[in-house]
Amino acid sequence: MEVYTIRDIARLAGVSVTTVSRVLNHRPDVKKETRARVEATIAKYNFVGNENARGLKQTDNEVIGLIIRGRSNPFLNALSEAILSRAETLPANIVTEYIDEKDDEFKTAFRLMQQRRICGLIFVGSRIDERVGILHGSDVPMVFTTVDGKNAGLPNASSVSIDDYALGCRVAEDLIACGHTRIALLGTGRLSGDSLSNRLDGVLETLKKHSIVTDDSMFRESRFSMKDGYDCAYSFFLEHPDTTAVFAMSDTIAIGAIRALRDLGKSVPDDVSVFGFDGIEIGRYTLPALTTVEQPVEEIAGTSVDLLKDMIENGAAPRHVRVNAEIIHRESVRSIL
Amino acid sequence: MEVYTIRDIARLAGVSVTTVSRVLNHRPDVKKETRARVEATIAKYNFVGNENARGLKQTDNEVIGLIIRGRSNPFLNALSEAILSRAETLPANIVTEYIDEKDDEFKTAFRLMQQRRICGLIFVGSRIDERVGILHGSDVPMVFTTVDGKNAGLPNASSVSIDDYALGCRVAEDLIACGHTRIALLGTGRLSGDSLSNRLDGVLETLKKHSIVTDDSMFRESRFSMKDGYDCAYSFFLEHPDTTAVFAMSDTIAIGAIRALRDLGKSVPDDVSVFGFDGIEIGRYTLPALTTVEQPVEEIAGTSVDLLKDMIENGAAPRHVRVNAEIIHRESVRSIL
DNA sequence: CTGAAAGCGCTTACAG
DNA sequence: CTGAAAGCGCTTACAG
Repeated sequence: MEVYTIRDIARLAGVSVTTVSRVLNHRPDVKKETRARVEATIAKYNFVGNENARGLKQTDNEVIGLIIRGRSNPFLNALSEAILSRAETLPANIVTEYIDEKDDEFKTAFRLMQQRRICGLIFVGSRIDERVGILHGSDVPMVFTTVDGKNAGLPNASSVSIDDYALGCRVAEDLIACGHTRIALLGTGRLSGDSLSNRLDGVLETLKKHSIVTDDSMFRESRFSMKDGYDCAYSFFLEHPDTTAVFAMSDTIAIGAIRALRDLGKSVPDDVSVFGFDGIEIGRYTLPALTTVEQPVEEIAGTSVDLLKDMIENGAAPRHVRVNAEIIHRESVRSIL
Repeated sequence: MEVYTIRDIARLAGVSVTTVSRVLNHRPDVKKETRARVEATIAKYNFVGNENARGLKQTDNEVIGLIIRGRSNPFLNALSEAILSRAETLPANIVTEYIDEKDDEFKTAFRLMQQRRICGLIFVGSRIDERVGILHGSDVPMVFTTVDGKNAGLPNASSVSIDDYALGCRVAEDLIACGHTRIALLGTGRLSGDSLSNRLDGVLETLKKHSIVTDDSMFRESRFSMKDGYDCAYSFFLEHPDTTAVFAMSDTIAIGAIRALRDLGKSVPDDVSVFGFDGIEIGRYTLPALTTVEQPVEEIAGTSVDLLKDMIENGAAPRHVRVNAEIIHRESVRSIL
């Protein structure tokens, strides 16, 4: 398979390399007939420009980095997919970096900025903490999804997120309204002041407000996976068999927990209610279907891409956008009143 | 944030650009002290080479393309993840292209070959058919995963796959041994002679061998998603309520089907048995847990990477490797004898 | 063991 | 509307 260069095309079309480049980049200043001839040649030889050479050009490089932390997380997968699909309208190329939950997304961002001349960056599954320091001094526009980047200290970072604290409150209100007072908390969020800990704080403070004391023993640190949800729920219910509800900080944890309960001879929701979070697709199909908080994936994706586009193309100031999430009542939570 | 070039580093370390390049590429011919000095400078300024410039170099370019067709497919996601993780040992960079199930992976491959100078290619979720023609004449080593590439007509393509036909037979034997004779077939595979149609053929011919007539009405074309599995199963059971078993050609279809059956007032496996395929993680956690064919994801990934590496580095001839898959008996299938 | 120079395939002022 | 030339940041013969 012959790989043609712009020079080949120029020769074959009987024009200069400059002219081919102009056609390739849809510049207006090419005579109609010339353009047609060049386009025909490009089509004939299936010519596709070398991106490496293109990326080496002086000025603006139209590559956007998408860094996804948490490979096998269905929620982040769905979000990434939506972002990718929204980003198709952009003139830029997207470079996707999938990294493990234990990897440092900011180091990856740093590397990406140097490796390719990136004009924008989107983070999926990032947790903002002191590690972000490595990006100080960068002027590449970026947007954080599902976390509030207001306090990241990055003057060129936007963010799109739900109000995790408020949603945490609403979940707790819901569970309390159903008569639950012994509620297990499965997830993570004890540490920093990010969206995950806000989510947990919302739950915790609401319980407190209703005089439901929840000590540390009701919280189990769980990674956001089915396996961890299973393990945590299993060991938790061995110790606290009289618990009537679980707040799983992700749907994956919820799915693992439901299976663990079944293996312990308990039925959901008859014996125990399980409240999920995120609203991943599978939650509609499981038995029982998941009661959960549905993050507006399409809206987060669309807003993120728009924000980034606006920053890149118009030099817009970063913004921190809040979007609405809905509680979806399905089958995994019931009232015990 | 300053972005340094190799020239900056050369100047700062008091050596030539050539020497920095040598250090960067771990060439042996650099004096120990010089190397140390250059390395220190690189570390000090967090220098990372520009990949675009690197990719533009004359000879071998160490970039491998990974083309994944079928974005939200959990099985392909797991496989891709495993490949990515195995590929970390390689000196090459990986460029991942996620494309939709309706997109043409071979056009993507073609573009990738031109865009970046790729030295190898791995396909995930590809179906080999006449579209592969666009790659004729390419001499880039490639490997197909989960499909048998023997008949692709590509002299530089390896493949790693299970014996779909044999597994299809075993699934059918299993179902028949459980007393099922009215078996719905949900999936795809009527057309070409690829792994999916082999899978279906295995089932079909085994049924025939046992004198179980299965006409077209028992087959429903379903995309490999929970939603399609749901819709197909729902409409199917409305028409054929006396069916006692389903062979879902993927676990996602199985999960959708189980939910559809529930919504029709049928229980799995009490009323209907559902046999899945692929062995995705969630199948362990669903209620009922999925009886399925488990594809050896790690082995497929490892073998694929090894094969590609061997072709790239040693010019090894392509091979078509068959790996073993296991039937996992869990809860979704029961004997009705 | 080290460096000067050519060149990878593009884009972009600059000149016409 | 078109083209010749410089240059992006690397690597790689080549020379020493």
